Amino acid sequence: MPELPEVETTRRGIEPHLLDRKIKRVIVRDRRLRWPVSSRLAKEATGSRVHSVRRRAKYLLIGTDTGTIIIHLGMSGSLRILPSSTPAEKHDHFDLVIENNLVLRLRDPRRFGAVLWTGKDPLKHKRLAGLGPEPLTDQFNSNTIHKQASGRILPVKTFIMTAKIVVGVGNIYASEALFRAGIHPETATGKISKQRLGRLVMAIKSVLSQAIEQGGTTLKDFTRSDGKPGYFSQSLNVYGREGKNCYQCGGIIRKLMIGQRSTFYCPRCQR
DNA sequence: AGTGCGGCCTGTCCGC
DNA sequence: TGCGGACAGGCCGCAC
Repeated sequence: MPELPEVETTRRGIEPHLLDRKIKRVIVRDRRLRWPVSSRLAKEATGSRVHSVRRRAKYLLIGTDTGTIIIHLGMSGSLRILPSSTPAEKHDHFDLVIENNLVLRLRDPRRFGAVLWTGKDPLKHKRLAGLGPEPLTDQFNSNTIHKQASGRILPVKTFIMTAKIVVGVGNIYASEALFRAGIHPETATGKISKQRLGRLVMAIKSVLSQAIEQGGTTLKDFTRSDGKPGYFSQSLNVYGREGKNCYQCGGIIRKLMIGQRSTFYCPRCQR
């Protein structure tokens, strides 16, 4: 269940091992991911050199001379850098064998993840073309969000989890950001004042950037990590805390379902 | 167009 | 101890 901070931490972890290295071999053990792994990938990526490791939303973009490998970790995916002699285990579906006898290995038990290939501009790829702004850029701000919120009746939690509005806000950080902003998750989006939407924008930025910062502390262990970034030690204020006391007011944290997703909030701090 | 929801997938946990 | 069912959730795609 990597959210954006975990994906960014992964990007930073793998980048130094991949940059300017040649892809010696592509191993696809199971092509049955979210979408079938294209056979073109191995043909066209083998022998090419990595020139960039970028991120767009929760997609990792490994740019090479001949095209781009687009990786999504889905719910249960993780990437590790390992000695290429390391035996693959169950759920290790995909390898990029690179120079220096290293391998970038994708493990994904639930296979919600994806490995795509494109020879063109990856940002124009079908999966990426329609995405909204990155949350940590100025493109995501109270002006644009206020316009998009106008007249909308859907719960604000669903709104901020919509990729057209802003990318990278998953179920956990959606609850956390709404707590920080003091907004009840079921509030109809169009009924929230511009000022409060501005608070929400800032809350999303701060919760995500703090999580990325915390991820940095685990980064040094990346190559020998167990591949489970987890949810860093960042203290979650509401997520998973149903029935416990709110750190802010002492009230009881509640859980409800919004769009078939569990949602946690403090009824006293969030209105 | 906006909204709501089913489906994909497997490991883990719970109750019987 | 074994087993079935619920749950976790990102994101697509369908139906209204």
